[in-house]
Amino acid sequence: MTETKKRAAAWGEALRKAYPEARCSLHFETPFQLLVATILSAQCTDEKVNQVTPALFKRCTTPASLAAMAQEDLERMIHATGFFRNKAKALIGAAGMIARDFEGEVPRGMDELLRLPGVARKTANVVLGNAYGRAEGVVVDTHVGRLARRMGLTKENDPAKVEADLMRLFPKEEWVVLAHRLIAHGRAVCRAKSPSCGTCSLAHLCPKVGVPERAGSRS
DNA sequence: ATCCCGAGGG
DNA sequence: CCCTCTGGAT
Repeated sequence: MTETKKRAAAWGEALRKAYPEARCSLHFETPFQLLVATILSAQCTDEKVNQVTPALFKRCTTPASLAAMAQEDLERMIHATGFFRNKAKALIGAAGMIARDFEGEVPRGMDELLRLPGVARKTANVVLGNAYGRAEGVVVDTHVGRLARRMGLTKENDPAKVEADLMRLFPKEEWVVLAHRLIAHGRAVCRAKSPSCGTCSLAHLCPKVGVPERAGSRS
């Protein structure tokens, strides 16, 4: 086992103890609902998403019914989540494509999911891992990327490269829960701006504790 | 690299 | 006023 892989295993174990219950915090009951909620979650808190989705899911029970909505009406319903024009257009486009090309069912594979407007690897990984239980990759959002770098598990900045490193370092069965734990830790402790390194229960593993954010990062 | 975009915190 | 929040498309 490589040195980095050993450190990854140590992080995985520590995260499991610190966040045993970590899971998806978006509210959903079907794969389609999770897809919608995940598209809405871009640059927005999951809590805010959970405030707008109940009314939306009540009005649109199928992809076809969402695709048939007037974009203006949809924009009003999701306004609070930000980026509402882009998101409304993506949702209507994705719902229409699912209705027409996939017989009304959210596709179960990465390649198909990536054809949907507003869906890239992050969103596809969320749906595959959390709705279908068939992860093809690791969810890399702003939290996962930041923590993987701080933890010394990658030096990449490109989310796709971070994902490749994490896939190499962790067994497939841990990919879904790993992302949830990193996100939980990233929100509560290892925040972007002022991480609570002083009270962090994982600090003993961390190469960045006490190291100023930018010092020596460029050579 | 830049744009889309609201809401809440410091 | 600044920044950040489970991104994606151009």
